[in-house]
Amino acid sequence: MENNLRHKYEYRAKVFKAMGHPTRLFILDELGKQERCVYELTEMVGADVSTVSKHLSLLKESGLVEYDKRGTQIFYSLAAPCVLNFFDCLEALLHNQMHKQLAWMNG
Amino acid sequence: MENNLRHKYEYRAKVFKAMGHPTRLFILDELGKQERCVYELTEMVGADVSTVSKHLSLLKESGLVEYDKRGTQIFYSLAAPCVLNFFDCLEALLHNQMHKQLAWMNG
DNA sequence: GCTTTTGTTGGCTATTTTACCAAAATAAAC
DNA sequence: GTTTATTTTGGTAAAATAGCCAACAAAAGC
Repeated sequence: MENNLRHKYEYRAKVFKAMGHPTRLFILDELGKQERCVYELTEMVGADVSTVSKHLSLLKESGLVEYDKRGTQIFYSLAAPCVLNFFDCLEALLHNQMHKQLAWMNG
Repeated sequence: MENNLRHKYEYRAKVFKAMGHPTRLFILDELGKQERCVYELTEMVGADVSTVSKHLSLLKESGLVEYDKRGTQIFYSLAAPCVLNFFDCLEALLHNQMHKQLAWMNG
């Protein structure tokens, strides 16, 4: 693979890697509904604040979320709402997999 | 996060994690054009066969690709062509980011 | 049967990721 | 100015990931 192409895919992979964690997917899903501050997300996730903060930092770096500082709180929101379409496609994929598995189980 | 929800997101995350690597993204892109055997992909990627094989194994486990054994060769193909839409969406996202960065640089 | 081609698996090391705690930063409230 | 609430950063240990080599497996050809 040539160098130029490699860079292209590294850049893309960064975004997918950011989505490759249950907690971060949950956060993206929630931010798809409405913006949320770190504290709220922390309560929903049920992990340490520092952990959630780092997850958000990663999402921010990948360009998937944006933030808005208001007072002591920082509100995060979805920068690319199209990621929600990803989820729909994924749902179909998983459904398809399950279907195949059932077919296999039933001979 | 309740247990049921956690499982849902772990399952999803597995797929995104599978896409979170430059080599695997490249492979998915190529399989989007046509099916390929491991040997071909290995040449294109330029890594050890065992490495490519493991990447393919991961993609297979996530449900993104399927395979068909013919003779000594194993041909892999894209199981969920909708992932190609992901790439388009991503392209838009990255473009948007670049735009913002330029705007920032130019004041 | 033996060799060749094509893929997978196991072993190993280096790197990355994750999650928690503690400590520091920042803005508001008193 | 000192506390309070919110968030980020640094440190650290455990777990996961990635890549190569060597060894093994399976099908095809001689």
